[in-house]
Amino acid sequence: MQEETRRRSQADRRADTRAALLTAARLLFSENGYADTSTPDIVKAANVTRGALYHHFEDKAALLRAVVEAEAQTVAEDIRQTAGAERSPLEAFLSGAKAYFKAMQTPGRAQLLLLEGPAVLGVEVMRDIDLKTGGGTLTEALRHAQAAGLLADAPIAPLSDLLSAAFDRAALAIANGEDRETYEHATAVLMSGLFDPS
Amino acid sequence: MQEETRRRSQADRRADTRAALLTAARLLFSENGYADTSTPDIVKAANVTRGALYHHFEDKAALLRAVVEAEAQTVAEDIRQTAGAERSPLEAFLSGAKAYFKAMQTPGRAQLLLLEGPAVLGVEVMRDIDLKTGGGTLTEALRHAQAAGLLADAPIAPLSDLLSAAFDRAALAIANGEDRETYEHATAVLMSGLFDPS
DNA sequence: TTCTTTAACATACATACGGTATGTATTTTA
DNA sequence: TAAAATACATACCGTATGTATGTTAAAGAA
Repeated sequence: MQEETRRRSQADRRADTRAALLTAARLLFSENGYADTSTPDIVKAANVTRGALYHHFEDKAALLRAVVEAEAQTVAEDIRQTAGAERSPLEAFLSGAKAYFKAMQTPGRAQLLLLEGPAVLGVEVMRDIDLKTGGGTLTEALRHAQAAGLLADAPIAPLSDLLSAAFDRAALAIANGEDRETYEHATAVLMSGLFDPS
Repeated sequence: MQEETRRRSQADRRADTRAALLTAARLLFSENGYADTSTPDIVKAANVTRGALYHHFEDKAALLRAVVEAEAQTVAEDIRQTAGAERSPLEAFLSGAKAYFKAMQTPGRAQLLLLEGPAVLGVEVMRDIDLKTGGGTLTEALRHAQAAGLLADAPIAPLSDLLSAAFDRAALAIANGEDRETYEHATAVLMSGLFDPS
């Protein structure tokens, strides 16, 4: 009777420990924050050693980055799935915002993507991640609306920046227990002003 | 011939070392970030010992909090000084925003108030500090405008939250070298939509 | 099949940091 | 002038991160 743990491929072994590390890190980082989570804590939860962690990731920050990238990837996919054929650009925006808010309600997600990530990795790295995963969806949509003459005549890039900041704040507020419809409404008011054909 | 450092009052001595610590910490925290600034670094720059630091502040975070509170105080005063009698609520808003952006251009200030502070102290603590220093200026102004029937009929609190997020992002972008007028314009577009009498 | 190499860890170690406990000199108060 | 309080200074402890080295098992070469 052989031990069943024998003869596992290196690739499988590697994938397993890596997944265990990511899962444990995701939980601890989001619950206790990056600074208050030690690498001993993480490896204990993942049932591996610190040697394994530093074999897979250059340092603690690289582990957070991997967690954040996975999370951003999931958010992007969630939103893409919700994308339907909307009537007006404004409706498309509001439905996109709602999808974003919903996706960000997954426990720990707002904490990781909106607080720990920017704080530890920096806003530049977070922007790179957003571009890789989301692909600048918001900017694209704005450009589309403006081309249709439905949006105030202003530079897209900074406007997109400001709006995404507002969306992030709304998502965070909702994730922290604030009333969802209230913030969705406020978002709608803010957006509809922009799309007003005045 | 007596040493000139003798016979200094305790209050003077206390104020001096406290000021030295705050100055050194402000510089290092804003330049290298909270996590990458050690207490040995700080006391070296301030020419005091770690004993002095822990005599004046409960821990490293309390030192950051003191730095951030002083900074927020200065910003609030700067903005109050710029407050003139504007014609319309919208103009008052835009002039207030410009004053805010200008005040946030002091080197290191955006880093401290918009990045390190929220990351280390948490958003709740930062909100408390804002209320103590700024006094909820934005919310007040919104309420005033709405009472005058000039603002879309929406709950003030969440709208104020979203707008302040957008303002913060603009201030940060400008502080990081983005073009000032571009972001001021984008801010104006966003605001004017809200104030549109549609 | 066997030998060699390499990948995936595991262990041990060096360094540094944050916070506390304790000691000391100077000022203030009684 | 003696006692007490203040403002530090020094010493120390536990823990963290990252690295260097050792070990085991899988994969490729002979």
